[in-house]
Amino acid sequence: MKKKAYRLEDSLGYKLFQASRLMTNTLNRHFKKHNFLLTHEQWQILSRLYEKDGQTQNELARLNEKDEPSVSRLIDNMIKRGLIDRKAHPQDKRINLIYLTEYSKRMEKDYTALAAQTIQEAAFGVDEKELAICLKVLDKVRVNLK
Amino acid sequence: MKKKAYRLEDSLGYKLFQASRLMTNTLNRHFKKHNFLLTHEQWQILSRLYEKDGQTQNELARLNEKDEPSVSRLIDNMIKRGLIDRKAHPQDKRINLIYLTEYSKRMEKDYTALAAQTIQEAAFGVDEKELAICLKVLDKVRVNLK
DNA sequence: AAAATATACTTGTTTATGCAAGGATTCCTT
DNA sequence: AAGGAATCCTTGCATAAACAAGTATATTTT
Repeated sequence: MKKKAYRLEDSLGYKLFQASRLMTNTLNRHFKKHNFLLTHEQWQILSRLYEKDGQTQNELARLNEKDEPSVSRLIDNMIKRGLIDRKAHPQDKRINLIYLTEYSKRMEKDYTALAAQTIQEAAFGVDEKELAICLKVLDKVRVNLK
Repeated sequence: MKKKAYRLEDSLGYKLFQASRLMTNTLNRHFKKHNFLLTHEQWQILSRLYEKDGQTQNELARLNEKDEPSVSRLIDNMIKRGLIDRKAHPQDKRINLIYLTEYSKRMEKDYTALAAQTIQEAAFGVDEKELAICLKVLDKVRVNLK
């Protein structure tokens, strides 16, 4: 079986990259359009806190598959914007606990609706079964490379 | 039909984002491991030039779906690293033409092999038909959001 | 030919990432 | 209890992205 020549634009890597970027850019623009001062990366963090408030930076990094420096600075930015608070752990001074603010709690529904809507836009007209297969392949890619 | 509650980690957006990032990070590490001074973004540019040398920044931006400032600075970096040259268009002084260097021409096979290998790693064990469906869905997402 | 418009590119600013290296605090070992 | 290791986080440095605004050159309009 002869292998096809490599063509960037037909490759899984390129298609993944472009689709992902379009998706995150679209979400960013949606947030902006609604005057929500929020990036998709910040949304990822908030999302984790909506599931469980008061997590450590470490946990947030692991859950979102980022390194700790990234999370550290992401959190700095989110604090500046009044989205979260950083509180020292009462027993262990190494640890910071990250909490939602009243503001970000209030915004949960709006943020979530916009995220869900963006995904619907992206998947518009895609057959349910094919979408499920695509998600399965993406999971497999993640397992393969992790 | 009741809509499922939004869960970040089950969402198309999250899975796309993580799979894409794992893929590009893996490629970056592969380049680094072989002492190839190259990022995946730079590889995207080179890839276009391997198909057709001497393109304008404009074309490269359009082909890679980036904006012009990004490409402008990406190219600055690639020139520093000796991967490409920027030459003024003989007739139209607004236009820069971007050319491969002897070095990057010589490296084409190595770079390409590594990119292809990374994609094979990522797709290891994925059924051919399912992969094709996934690629089709990714194309649809790109069309939907563009 | 001068003015207005369009095109190609660059610069400025903010946000985010990856990796390496550096604190501080806690835990473990002896 | 002291020394070393582990844990959690931050800082430094380089790369890249998005958007807005600016510059230079070419083209079109009047």
